[in-house]
Amino acid sequence: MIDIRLLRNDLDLVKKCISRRGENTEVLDLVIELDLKQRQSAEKRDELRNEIKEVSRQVGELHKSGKTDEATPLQESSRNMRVEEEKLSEECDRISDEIRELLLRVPNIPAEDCPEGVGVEDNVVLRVEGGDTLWEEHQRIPHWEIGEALKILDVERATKLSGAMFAMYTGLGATLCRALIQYGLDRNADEYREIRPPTLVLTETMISTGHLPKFIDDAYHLERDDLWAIPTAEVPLTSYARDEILDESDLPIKLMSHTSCFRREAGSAGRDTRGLLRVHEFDKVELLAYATPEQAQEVHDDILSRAESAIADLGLTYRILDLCTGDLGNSSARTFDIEVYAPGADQWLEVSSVSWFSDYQARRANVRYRAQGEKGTSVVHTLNGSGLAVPRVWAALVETYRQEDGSISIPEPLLPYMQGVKTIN
RNA sequence: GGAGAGGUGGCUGAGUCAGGUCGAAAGCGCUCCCCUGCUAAGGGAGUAAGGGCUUAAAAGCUCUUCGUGGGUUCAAAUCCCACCCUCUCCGCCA
Repeated sequence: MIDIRLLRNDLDLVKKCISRRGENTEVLDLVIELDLKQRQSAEKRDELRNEIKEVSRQVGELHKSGKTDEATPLQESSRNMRVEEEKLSEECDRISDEIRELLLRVPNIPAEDCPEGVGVEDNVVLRVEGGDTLWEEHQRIPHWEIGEALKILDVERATKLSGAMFAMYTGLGATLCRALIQYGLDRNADEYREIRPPTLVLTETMISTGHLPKFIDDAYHLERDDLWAIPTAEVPLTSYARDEILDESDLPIKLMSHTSCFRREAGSAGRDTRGLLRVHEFDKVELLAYATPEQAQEVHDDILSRAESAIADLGLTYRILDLCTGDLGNSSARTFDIEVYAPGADQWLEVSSVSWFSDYQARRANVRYRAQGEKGTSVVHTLNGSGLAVPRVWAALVETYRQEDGSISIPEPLLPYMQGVKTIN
């Protein structure tokens, strides 16, 4: 959520920032209008409350000194004031709710240095790294074919169990999946504390990251218990410190989680449906940090370099994109995407979005910090990115490491996790 | 799922079953000052968050918050109702 005081102080500036995303800014005018109304009636309401309190005090004293008859008219007038107070109070609450509803749907302000653009085509490719572009014929087999041939991926049975766009890893395919997770966690354990959070969360938890209310169609909801299946560990980790006041000396706080992630993919029906390109449920290692505004840049770099090296060390080809204002996620101020190249599917696959959310999520989640020796609190910044997203890395890896004889050789960093298996055949 | 106990500030914990300067005793912690060769001990002062108004600022005024939401009342941490959560016991269970 953006700071409403920023809106009051400089509406035009906020409008200019939001419209860089190509978003309509009319709501902001409405918010300002409602905000003014709300403050006016709140002021009247508070005055009335003050009077009621004062009268009550007098009534109390009169009763104590036995002058009950003198108290009666005061009680009468207080009753009348209460009727008026309730009216104002109701109006205030109604307007406040309305403002909140609107504000929850306003996206974050992009970082100043975020590249300008209207859509994916305007994202800036910062660099392309890794393997050569001369791919051998035996690497040009898509992973769904490899998976079937080696019996390490069973999409057909997964569909039987759960419907379209679910996957099932089998045998060494499942082992490889587990190896990637462990690899993703272990290499970041030096600084990031491992958390295994719940994967079903309350509505409030989904609101904090920005996944609700705007993107309700993308989330799985368990109606009976009013719980949501998390689309990423970003969701529970962002609420880890919800409503807490952190010590500045404890920041940055770095956390990581391996969880299942659930996505309805409502807007992408029929797109990327083959194999592991886009699935409703997948495993992912997520890195997340709470930081001061001053620390944010450094932490952003840290998460990006960790996400990048995880892919680089596996010997995969990848590129890094600086997302433009038009493609930036709703809650993000700046995002770098890492895309891995899958030679068999012949596609760049997004495997990590490393984002700086400024105070947008933290304001929703009410995560603050107290600076040493200063009074008052400030809103923290949140940052996160995938340390390792299993299906797409699995796919690119299987395709990249397919040998002429159809087997898959396991890259060296994963060997410690493969129980002695060096080749899948 | 059943029975009982309980949810108060950064923490511990009074206040609730006589409703009225109680946003809240006391202790711990923390900050500053004094004392001290250093440390410890000791003495003193301060110390919740959030909103609004006023102000150049310092500061001041005011409202909200004692698990959440309703109700009673001139007045609610305190009385009533519902719900949530925690703990103990029983049941069930990976």
